[in-house]
Amino acid sequence: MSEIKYWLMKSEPDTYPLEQLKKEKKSLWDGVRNYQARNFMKEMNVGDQILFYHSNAKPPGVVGLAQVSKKAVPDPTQFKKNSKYFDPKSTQEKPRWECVEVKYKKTFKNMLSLNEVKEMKSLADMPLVNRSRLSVQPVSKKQFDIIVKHCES
DNA sequence: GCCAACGTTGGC
DNA sequence: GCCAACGTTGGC
Repeated sequence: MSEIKYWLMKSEPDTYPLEQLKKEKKSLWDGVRNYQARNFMKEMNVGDQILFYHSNAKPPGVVGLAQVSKKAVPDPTQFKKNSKYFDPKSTQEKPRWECVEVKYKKTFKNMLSLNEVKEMKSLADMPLVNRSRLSVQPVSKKQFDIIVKHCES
């Protein structure tokens, strides 16, 4: 099988905070409507590690860990007419959007704010810093380890 | 709430 | 295939 990969996924605390994933244990990561983000989710395998990031928060930053619990499946919200994620151009035969299921792992003792990420040279080339609008992005093992170490010590 | 950056849509 | 118009993201 393939190696474990590392990712960062964003969520707004007003919409879906980490605490809610903790309560629900698992959740479909639905509602992503960006092709690049979708393509990354299609690359994910069960067991891949996820940095959970709170965007539009005060302050924004990495707050915890999740992990992929199911490979990508068609996002059910794209077919629901009354959903804000409904996509009229998507069909059951040819769904446009997919999403993975993620499982709660932990909430960090110390979050790592975006400010701190920007200050750390070793994290300077993260998409988070220079591709700020990408909501699902790959993270190198090195970066992942640096962040986890910072947040747990 | 503002606005810069960026992605998508649709007319041509 | 270009590009203007428009919509969204997300930091501040």
